Amino acid sequence: MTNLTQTLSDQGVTHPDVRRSNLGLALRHLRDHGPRSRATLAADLGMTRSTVSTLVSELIERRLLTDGPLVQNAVGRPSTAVELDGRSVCGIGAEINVNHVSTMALDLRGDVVEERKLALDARSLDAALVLGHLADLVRETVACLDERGASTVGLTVGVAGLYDQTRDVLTHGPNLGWYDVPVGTILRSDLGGTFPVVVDNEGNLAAAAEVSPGDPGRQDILVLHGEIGVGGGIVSGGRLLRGSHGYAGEFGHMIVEPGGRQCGCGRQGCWETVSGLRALLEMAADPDDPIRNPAMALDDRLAEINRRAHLSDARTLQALEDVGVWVGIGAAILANALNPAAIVLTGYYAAVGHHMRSAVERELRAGVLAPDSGGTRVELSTLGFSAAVRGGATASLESVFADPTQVPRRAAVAGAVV
Amino acid sequence: MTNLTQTLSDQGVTHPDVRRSNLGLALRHLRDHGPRSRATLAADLGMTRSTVSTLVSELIERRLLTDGPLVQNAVGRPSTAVELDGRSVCGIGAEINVNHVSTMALDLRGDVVEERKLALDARSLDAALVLGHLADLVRETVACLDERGASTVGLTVGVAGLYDQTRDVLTHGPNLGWYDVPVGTILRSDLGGTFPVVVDNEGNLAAAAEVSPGDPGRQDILVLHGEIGVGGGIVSGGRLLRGSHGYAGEFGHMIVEPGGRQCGCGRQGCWETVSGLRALLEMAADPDDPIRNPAMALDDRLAEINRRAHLSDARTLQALEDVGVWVGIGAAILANALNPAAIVLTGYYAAVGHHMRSAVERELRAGVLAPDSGGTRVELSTLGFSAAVRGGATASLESVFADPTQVPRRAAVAGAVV
DNA sequence: ACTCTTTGTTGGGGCAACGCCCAAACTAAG
DNA sequence: CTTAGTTTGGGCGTTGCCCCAACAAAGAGT
Repeated sequence: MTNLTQTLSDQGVTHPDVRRSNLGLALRHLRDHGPRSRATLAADLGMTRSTVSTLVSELIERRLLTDGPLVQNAVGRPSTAVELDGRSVCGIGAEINVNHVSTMALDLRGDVVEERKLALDARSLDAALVLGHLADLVRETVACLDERGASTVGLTVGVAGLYDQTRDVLTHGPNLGWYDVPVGTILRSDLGGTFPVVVDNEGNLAAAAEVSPGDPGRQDILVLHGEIGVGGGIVSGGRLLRGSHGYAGEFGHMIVEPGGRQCGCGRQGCWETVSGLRALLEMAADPDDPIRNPAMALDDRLAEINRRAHLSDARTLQALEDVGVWVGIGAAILANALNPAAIVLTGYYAAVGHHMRSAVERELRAGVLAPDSGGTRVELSTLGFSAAVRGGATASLESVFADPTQVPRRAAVAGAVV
Repeated sequence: MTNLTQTLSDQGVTHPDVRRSNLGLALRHLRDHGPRSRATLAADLGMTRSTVSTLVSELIERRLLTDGPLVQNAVGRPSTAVELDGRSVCGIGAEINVNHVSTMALDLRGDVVEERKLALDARSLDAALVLGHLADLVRETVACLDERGASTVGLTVGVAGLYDQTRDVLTHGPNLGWYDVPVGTILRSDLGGTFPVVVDNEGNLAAAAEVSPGDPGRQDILVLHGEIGVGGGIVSGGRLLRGSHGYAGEFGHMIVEPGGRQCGCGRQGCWETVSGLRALLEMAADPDDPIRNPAMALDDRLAEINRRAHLSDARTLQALEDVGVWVGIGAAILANALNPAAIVLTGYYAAVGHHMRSAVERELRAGVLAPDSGGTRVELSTLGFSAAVRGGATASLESVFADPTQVPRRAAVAGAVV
């Protein structure tokens, strides 16, 4: 039996919905399992070849698929592989951080088409001005996509702070110095409403980027994102857990050491006071050490730490060990609650993770109730600091995979002249 | 647009699926919003009256609905309310605990039809024997339901321990002294396979019981279940979060006080060492106090604690305060990670919760990043210690609401003679 | 050249929702 | 008491979309 919806939507299912669902199913299957012929697609999905033929031809009309190369099998008529059309639609992700705004456009296949970044100091500028700069970047990106003949299906923006998705307002953005800013509303009015604009927490989007659709080992994961603060996201059954207001994933302010160090949030013993980048730097270097100079770029600091660790500098290794222990302690708390298949370390954790990993794994084993049978893997992200924008772009594209009919039908263009 | 499935099921949607989905939708709507006429049902679901008529008549043939009383409206023809038929199908929930096995049968409306309980000492008996006793209870319940003309649609069993749902094995049951026991397989072969048998963690089922279907304020909740150990469950978007192996919700072994008290699991500083029932009893009473005598029944101990608290006994109040503080600290950790709309206290927390609540709320406010905007309510469960069996029975019934066609069609019985 | 195998398309049939119509049942007037 | 007005619930034909069966297309092997 095919498992139909248990969503909250309390509307009846009609025939167009069946079509939508099956179009999306075929599209997602090709994304998750790669190009293949109509016949194998039909076999995979348990549908007839005729049905798949009509689905594929509709998706081609909507320019989401293209006929690929002819594949010679051992016997029988050769098959024409169908594959995702990367050139027609793109999703845009964006990020608003203390020292920059940036955008990234991904095509249907997940390949980067465009990337833009503007350095600025969000603290010294008005929120409206910063959002104006971001809107400029987005407009440039959209124009660039138009030139290539690609249409934009959506924009998803990650902000550093607590974003209330029920009210569409950034309620607390201490790093940016923004409070109660209706980011979504402002951007929508600024951009003119030609495509949907969604705003979410940065850590949540970074977590979404780590989900490999179709990989069963990546459906229940916990993403820990380390910078000065520590955040992340929870993915359960392939879906991001947002919580009732969208505030889920604020791991940095779990109190792991009652009465411990003073945190910037005003409390004591928050996890990020012992596992954030500041804790590492203070343990690893004296105050006059260049890596503690705020002027030094983040990438350079981390490269320097890796260099020292590689040279077996005792103090650096000890600092990484100590932070790793705390990361593992916090990870174990969350693993007991969530039982993820993997914990993915991103942000600065990914950069210096090779030297922290064993400590994290040790503490995780020590702190999890059933380490042998519930075994949680520790993995390092390869996405780097662009995880949030990538996750945003992926999220924008997700709506197309859920409902391909939102992309307009066009006459099949036979060899368009460029 | 109606939101169709994004489930992992990678099979195509066919017409019978549409029917299944709409039958389930109508059935759930009547469960969640109460009896109503076909016409209002059609209006609510955005379907035509004729469609709803056929859906309802099919559900009546399957004996899931019945025509209710005629309702006189202000004008026009009076409507016949349709309502859930409580007499035809029942789901059974069961529980395996240290000192008892028990069952509960619920009808479609969620009303208790049958309840059985057998006291035993699981530690001193062989697992197969205990499961045999449980199977007896289940058989008795089924026979009793048969007599009433109700059929059993499923059995869901909660066990105290880590139940690996991917392998269908209870891997760790320290309280029961059970390790690697294939509970599901044993029960299925014992019961003969006339209905599906599912096994899950006790805390997860108790959490499932707290979800009020249709209540938007109960879709993202965190359930904390206190006994000697502390467990619970996470409900996100109305669905239970199970994690990759089904081990999610083991909150009791989160380490909240590194280097703290020794726990039965071998580690130090586990949350249940400071928030479990043992911690409360040890703080509230001397070793020779009757409430610390293991022979005393749990309910009686809690009643005595409530009595003393009501008389303003200083030591009792202080103990409740201290435990409440620790419950709040742990709750805050989880609330930062999960951002639930409500935290529901069950088990012994619910019994003595009136005297702990203010401490819990205070610490929760103190430990959550944005208490004002993300406001998490603290609620006391009213289900008592039967939450797990009730949740099991509810889970068994859930399959009917998801796919009503699994219940066989019968000829419409006109006024059956009893 | 002929058969065998696999692919992709075409036409007919059936299921299920939709739209429209009508009998039924009751209220509110005249 | 009759008549108009309103709402309910079911029957009939239409439409959308998937399934089944048959068939043309395109090679590989003999």
